[in-house]
Amino acid sequence: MPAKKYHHGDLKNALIKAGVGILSKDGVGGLSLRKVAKKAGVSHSAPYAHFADKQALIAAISTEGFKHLYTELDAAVSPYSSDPRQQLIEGAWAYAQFATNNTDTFNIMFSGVLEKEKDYPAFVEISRKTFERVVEIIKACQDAGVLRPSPPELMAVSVWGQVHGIISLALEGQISHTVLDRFTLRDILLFALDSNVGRD
Amino acid sequence: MPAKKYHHGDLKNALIKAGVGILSKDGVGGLSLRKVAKKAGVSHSAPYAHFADKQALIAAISTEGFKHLYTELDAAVSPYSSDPRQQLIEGAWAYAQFATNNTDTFNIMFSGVLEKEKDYPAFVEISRKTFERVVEIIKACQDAGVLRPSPPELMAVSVWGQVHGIISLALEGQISHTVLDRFTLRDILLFALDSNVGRD
DNA sequence: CTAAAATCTAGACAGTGTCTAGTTTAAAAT
DNA sequence: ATTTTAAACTAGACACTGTCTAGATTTTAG
Repeated sequence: MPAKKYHHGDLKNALIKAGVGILSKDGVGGLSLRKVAKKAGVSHSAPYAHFADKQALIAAISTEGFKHLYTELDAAVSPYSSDPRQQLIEGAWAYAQFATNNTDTFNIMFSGVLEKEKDYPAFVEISRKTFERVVEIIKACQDAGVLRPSPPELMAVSVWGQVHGIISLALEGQISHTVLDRFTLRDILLFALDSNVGRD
Repeated sequence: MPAKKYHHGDLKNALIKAGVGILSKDGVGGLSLRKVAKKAGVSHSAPYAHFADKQALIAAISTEGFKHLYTELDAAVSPYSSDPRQQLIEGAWAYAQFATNNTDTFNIMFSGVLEKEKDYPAFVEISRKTFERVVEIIKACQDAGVLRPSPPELMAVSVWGQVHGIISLALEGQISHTVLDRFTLRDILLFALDSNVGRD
């Protein structure tokens, strides 16, 4: 058992970790700097040595969330390097899984909670990188004739937007029961992707 | 100039209106019951005569937002009753316009700020009605052969999800500059809808 | 006209983000 | 090795928040 030291040693990461914990327990509205500090075992003003303000901590949590998302997305897609259509499907499904397993992190990443994303270079970088990974998948699909020719970034926004939108609506409880009673979220995503992929 | 009366007369609506004002000035994070009360010219605890808590006011604002959205959507679509494809396009565009002109209201409606939507029947009702309006458009498109045959509600979720997702990502600043430099939001939406509508 | 209900005010409480001043420790400079 | 400096942390304060209570005022019902 390590005796309590005045200096934590790795408080910054501990705060991010504590933040994720509070977030998934109490939701976005229940996330407070003071709770995070308490959970990390430091005084209520200690976080200010590592984060300029609450937004900065939120940015760090969001950045971590994006890294997590990127990892899961990449892991889901990589096994199908010879089957672009399956990459699309499994990528979308990984996205959905991440969102449903980390609802509040997903919310913090995409729901306007972080107010000035541009101010946080690490956040910008990982979200750029994630988008580029999507573009790669799209390009592979286009090369294989699975998606129609077009500027790949444009197609990426179109397809990503669709997947993102459907999942967001699902999390928000906005998908009608007349649909949810008959189709799973995976069914819905497959149907949606088919619209882009073309009819068989 | 009407002398100040002890009873406001229509405080409930005044609070909702004040709330919308604060929301569009200070954003979701800047919305507080006390500010709203002050703006409406009543004491800080007066709102509790009309709303159980802050969430209830947020629900009312969201409900008002949905009514607004429904009106704009319907108005944009109605003129094209003989051209389902145009209904789709103008409906999507009206949705985009609403979102960009009322960013924070849109956020409150769709970004998990309202935590228990189910508890607010008026909110559930207007969002159901809005979805049904979308389904109508989809049906018209399917009858005209503009959209492929399928359960219309499923197609509605797919198309609505796409439009909603693209707009959400745009508001969130998540659409890459490599895309935004070359395409307007309308271009992107048209491209996305084309994926569903079929190729010409 | 009176009783009850609805509407509003004022005060209090715990919790919040953030600031300042000071304390402890680690790192750097001599 | 010792001193200086900077980093990490604590404690206290402030204004602001949501919400509760008790009481005042006005409207509505019986």
